[in-house]
Amino acid sequence: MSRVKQDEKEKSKQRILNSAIKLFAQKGYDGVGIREICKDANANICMISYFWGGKEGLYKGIIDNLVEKQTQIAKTFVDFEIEPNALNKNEQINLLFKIFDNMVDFMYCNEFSHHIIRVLISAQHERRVELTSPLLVYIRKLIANIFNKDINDKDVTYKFLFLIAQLNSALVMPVFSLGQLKKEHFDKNDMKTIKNNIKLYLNALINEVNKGTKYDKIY
Amino acid sequence: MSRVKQDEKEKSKQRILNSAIKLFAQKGYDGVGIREICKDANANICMISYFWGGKEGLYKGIIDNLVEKQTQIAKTFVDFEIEPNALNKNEQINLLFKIFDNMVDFMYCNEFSHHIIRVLISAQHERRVELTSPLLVYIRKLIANIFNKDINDKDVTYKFLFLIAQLNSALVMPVFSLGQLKKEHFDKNDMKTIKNNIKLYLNALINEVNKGTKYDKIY
DNA sequence: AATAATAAAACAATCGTTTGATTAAATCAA
DNA sequence: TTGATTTAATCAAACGATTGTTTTATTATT
Repeated sequence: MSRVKQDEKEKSKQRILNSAIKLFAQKGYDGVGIREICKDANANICMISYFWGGKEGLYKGIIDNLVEKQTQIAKTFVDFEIEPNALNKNEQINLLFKIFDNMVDFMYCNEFSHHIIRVLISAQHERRVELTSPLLVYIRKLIANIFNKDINDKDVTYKFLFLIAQLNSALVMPVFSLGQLKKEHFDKNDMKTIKNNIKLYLNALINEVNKGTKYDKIY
Repeated sequence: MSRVKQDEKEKSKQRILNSAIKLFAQKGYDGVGIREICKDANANICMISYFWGGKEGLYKGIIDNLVEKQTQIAKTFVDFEIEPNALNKNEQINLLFKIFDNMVDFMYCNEFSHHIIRVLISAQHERRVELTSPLLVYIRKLIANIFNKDINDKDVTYKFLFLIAQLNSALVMPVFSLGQLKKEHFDKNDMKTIKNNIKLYLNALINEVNKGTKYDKIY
């Protein structure tokens, strides 16, 4: 077991990963070459084939890693084993919002992860990977239960995507450059606003659909 | 003035445009080569340089054309010369929704325009073109007026992007392939749902912000 | 005969990948 | 502990394929 070498290997592997995440996020998969990635990471281009078997393997590795991270975080407050219909409606609604609350946090857990997520949820042409996130599946189940629909119901898809779209608006914001808007990152106050907007929309949605029925306000 | 030749030229130019719009939408700018485009259009690769001076020129031409189209449509019911503050609040709110109502329609006016718009509003790495759509600028002005903010206020940006995100959810939908969701296009009923969601959100937003003040429900 | 649209071929540059050489650390015999 | 050998990480260079663009030739209309 070589220790020093192993460490060096891990270090340069991590450097490439960081550069790749950054550049894929900025320019898209086809927009970056492995030479640019390795130059940014101060590594030799052969290392990508050496570590991941190629450019595509590197990309898949990054996505898988992000989905896995998100799933692990979600597991600290969601039990995927418990089906949503085992919870009462108020619990379902609160859990749904808690998940989105957490997703906003996750998107900004590092400088570039939200770019990758943005690509994942919005860009068809980047879908080189099959996205089977347990968390996203669970969100669909929750929505189906809250609004008394079948999980395959088109309306569930609508509501799901509308909520995802709220996240997307947060993602879009830092990269949107319409006139006055600068490409700066957000502070905690901005995240609070995003969350409030999601909460507002969810409340409006729930009140609209369950007219007459009385539920607690979420949170 | 050659007539037959001129016509042939215009025909093949249009064929390339159609193929380019379709393929750029599907695979992104860097994801398609001009050979693929021209093969799909049944044209020679040199024609792209001949017509647009190159691949980038072709792309810019497509975007400009879409923005121009959208602006023309908007002009039929928005007078860009009239500043939003010349309208009363109810008129402002109704105009804002009417614009979004119309944008939903526009996104589905042809098979692929919504892909391009999606790219425009969400993908940073596709921003090869400066997006200065008069309509988008006018929407910002309207929001600023409705919520009594300066146009440069960050909150205006938030609300603007949240509304754009509603559109984005509509764009995301056909290309989202999470399990049960098929990649089919929407019918008129789906568009109605999108519009209702936007209306719902706008109402919730306006009510939330203008608590105590009484405004007509939009539409 | 002149002109303009299209086709085929060649252009240099870049793509992702692989090869063989080099370096340095780990291992083991002495 | 020392010195030789093995092993693994990294390097520069070259691979063939593909990129967008340009050039030259051909076709058909004016």
